[in-house]
Amino acid sequence: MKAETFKVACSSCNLRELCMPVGFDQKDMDKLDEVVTTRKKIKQGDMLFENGETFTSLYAIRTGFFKTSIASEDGREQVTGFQMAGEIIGLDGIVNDHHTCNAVALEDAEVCVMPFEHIEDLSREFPILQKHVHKIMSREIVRENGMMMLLGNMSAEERLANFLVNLIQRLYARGQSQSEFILRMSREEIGSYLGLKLETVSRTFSKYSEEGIIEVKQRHIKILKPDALKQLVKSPTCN
Amino acid sequence: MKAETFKVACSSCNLRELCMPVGFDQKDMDKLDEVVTTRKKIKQGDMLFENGETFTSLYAIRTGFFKTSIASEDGREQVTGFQMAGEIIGLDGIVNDHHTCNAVALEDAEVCVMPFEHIEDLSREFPILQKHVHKIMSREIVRENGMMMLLGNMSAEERLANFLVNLIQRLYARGQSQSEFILRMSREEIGSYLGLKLETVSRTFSKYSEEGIIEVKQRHIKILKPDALKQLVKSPTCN
DNA sequence: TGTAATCTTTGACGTATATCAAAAAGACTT
DNA sequence: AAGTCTTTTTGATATACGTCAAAGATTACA
Repeated sequence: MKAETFKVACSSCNLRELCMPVGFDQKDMDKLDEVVTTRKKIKQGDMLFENGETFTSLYAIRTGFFKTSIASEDGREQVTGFQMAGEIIGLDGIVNDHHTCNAVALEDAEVCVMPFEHIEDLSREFPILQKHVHKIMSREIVRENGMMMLLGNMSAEERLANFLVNLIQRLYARGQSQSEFILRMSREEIGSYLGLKLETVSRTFSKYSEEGIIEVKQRHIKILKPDALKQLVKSPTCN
Repeated sequence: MKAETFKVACSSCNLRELCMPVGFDQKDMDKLDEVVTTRKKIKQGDMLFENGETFTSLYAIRTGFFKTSIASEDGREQVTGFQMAGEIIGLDGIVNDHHTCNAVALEDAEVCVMPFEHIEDLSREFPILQKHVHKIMSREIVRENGMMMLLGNMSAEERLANFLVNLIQRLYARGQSQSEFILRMSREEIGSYLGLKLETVSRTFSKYSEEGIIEVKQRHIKILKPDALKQLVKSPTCN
């Protein structure tokens, strides 16, 4: 066994309700622990998987923060998502047995490795797990539909408000403050995700700041008027 | 049984290799016919399902052409996809048991109704079907990743070239001409899909036309220089 | 067959965001 | 603590695309 991997159990994980289905009895739970074979630590800046790599596993994030991105032929990068504890990454690899995006840790992270073969075997046995896998994939499809709306129809101000509201909701669901947090990504990465240039992201932050909606100190953000921010989100916030 | 529905079999469908997994023997095939309970005809302009509607089934398109779209609170429409024969729609509904987008027939169409409960039951029994369902969902995720690249990073010219190349590839896979086809959607719908206004779509068509890359007569498109078009697609074309 | 309604094209002009550039603020290194 | 490197902010200017408007085409309808 490699140094950075070791055996673990979902049944005793405090993130269980975020990444695993609910409604299992203890007997099933023991079996379900087999989904996760190992854990793996990823240092900030390192890749969990990259474009072209053979697909074997999905990953449940235990700690840390990731970005996923794709690159065009001529090198332009598009960030396709930011993922945090309890979320699943790697779904892109299923269709062609190869990953089509890169997953980079934006802070030191730990993930649960779930070989997809195991998931498929077990979800034939447990309808509840099968349903769960389907919902996770469908949720990602719906999220990306929302991103198409954002990228196709929304102004820079709406995009950034959307982004912030989405972020605080997800952090809140993980027991963190609704009003204060630290951005794990650069202005450039936010811009790439939102289809904007980093200068526009910075300017929009400044504008919100002048309007007293948020307080910005580099990557430290404080939400002063959450309602004003939600007001700016005219579109159903994408998960 | 309603007038527009009737019993059918996948095993004798000429679109089988487009929407069903390959590698079945005859015995399995008979069982698999149960996936599709009925067919349903949808008139041009009618909805197959709409936002908010309870999710029960996926639909395999037998004939015709669809668009899917979502709407923001203030009424802006974002077309999220155009779907043709052999493609599956309705995946958005799985996560919350309700559809989150609208599916409208852009020409008279016929779909195979596949109750999702059946699909789940059968895919526990047939690993090959299970894998197929996973791949379909993953493919949609990868396609939408590509759309994020298009909407976030590409110019109007690149977007339209991408759109046309994608369209001819899919039509070609269905035995149609690679060089000539009729658009089933309006300039406005193309624009909505590509994050552009209809005037920009029209102007970009005119520009390609002046450059001798395509010939445009309303919705009739002839590709004169396919290579020039592909040259404009600097990004891996999204499915 | 004529008339309305819709869709598409084209032109003139406006604007949101990109680009270029430079300074300021932090973050890492030795 | 000084110096280098990276990130962020802010300003000045450019531009791709949007907006508004009107004229042609095409289709629907009566």
